[in-house]
Amino acid sequence: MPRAGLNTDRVVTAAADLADEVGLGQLTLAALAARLGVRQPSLYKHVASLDALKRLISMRAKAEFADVLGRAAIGRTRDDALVAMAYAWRSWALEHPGRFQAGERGAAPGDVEHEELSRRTIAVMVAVMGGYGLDGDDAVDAIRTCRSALHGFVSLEADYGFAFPQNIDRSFDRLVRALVLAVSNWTEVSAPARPQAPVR
Amino acid sequence: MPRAGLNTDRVVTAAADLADEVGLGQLTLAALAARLGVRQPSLYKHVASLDALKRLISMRAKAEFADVLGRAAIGRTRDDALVAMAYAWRSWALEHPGRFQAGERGAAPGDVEHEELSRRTIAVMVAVMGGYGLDGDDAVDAIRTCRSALHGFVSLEADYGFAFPQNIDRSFDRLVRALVLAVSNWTEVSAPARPQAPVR
DNA sequence: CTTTTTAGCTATAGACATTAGCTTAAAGCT
DNA sequence: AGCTTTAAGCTAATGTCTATAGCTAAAAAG
Repeated sequence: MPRAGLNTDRVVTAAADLADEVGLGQLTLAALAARLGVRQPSLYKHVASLDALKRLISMRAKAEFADVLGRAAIGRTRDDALVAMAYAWRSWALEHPGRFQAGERGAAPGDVEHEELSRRTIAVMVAVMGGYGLDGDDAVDAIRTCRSALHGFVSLEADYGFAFPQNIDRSFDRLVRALVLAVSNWTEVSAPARPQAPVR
Repeated sequence: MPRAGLNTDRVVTAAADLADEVGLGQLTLAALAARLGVRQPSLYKHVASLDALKRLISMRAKAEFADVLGRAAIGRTRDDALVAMAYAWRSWALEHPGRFQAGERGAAPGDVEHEELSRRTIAVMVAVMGGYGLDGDDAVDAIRTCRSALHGFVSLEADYGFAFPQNIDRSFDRLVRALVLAVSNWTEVSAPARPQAPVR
């Protein structure tokens, strides 16, 4: 009988697609093997373990995601870039819930190959913050703030964390505006004085 | 031989504690039974399934969390309340990672008992936003923005999502300031003025 | 002190991940 | 072409975990 012609890349792609359909938690080697027309133990020729497979999905997801973000931000600056990036973030995550969930997983300490991919997303954000004149600690803090807000919104949305589904788009719009306000007034935010003054 | 004297409440408490120690994903009925000095199938006398147990942990977590938030906010208004709530949020989540992760899970549609507990947290935030004069859609949007940012920051932090561990406290401080800035200038944020780029 | 309830037990089935070892399709070489 | 080597995919088997069925005896009820 002819062979299935698998390799690690095809296995990871199929696994990521399956995770997008059924959720990362429901991804099993049994189901993946069935989809690939192969017996379950055969997958071990291409992947060391289920955990290793999830790491590969995470890395794949990060690469694809960084690409999407980069494309959204390119040719734009400041608010335009930030807003475009935010909307691309949300669309991608909602379209690829399994990949997104896999990407949440940080690189294990010392996993340089994985860490490098994590940095790709950050690199896009560094560029956007650079457009606002932010660098060093300010850029790190602003990036973490934006990542947290966008990541949090999307995971809550994907997990049905928002009770009323109807106005989620408007809420996201406001979230993005809040980020724009914060980033474009970052000196105010990062000032060590407590009381906040009204803006503009 | 004497009985172990279990009931659903004790099982859920032990499960939540175990989840805090080993992570929600590593919570197994086998390990839980061992910790309670009981054979694995005995747990089914108190809990319908592993999934049902996780739902109960989620509900327990939400109740405790709402309590903590409420205590932090009480007797404070505006920025003081928001800042206190934010710091309480982060501490609780980092101290109770398993409960926190369980709490991320939204109530299943139609699960009124669970939904009621989800609302308890929201109620605290509604009160805080009320202090800023926000209500209706504005309050909903501001709450979702704050939840997203705080939830996102803490889950990224717990998942080693931030590459450099050293300055996380400062970043959180900036995040909170950014939220304070946004909420105290919410009319600016919610103004439909600036054109938003449609993405994709 | 008898009857009823039920907490916890043993035994067992079924889904998965994972390992060991075999077979044979395909790739490489002469 | 034919011969050799590599490795893809297979069957068989083990261990872990969720879950069900049915038994036993400890506690509660009368």
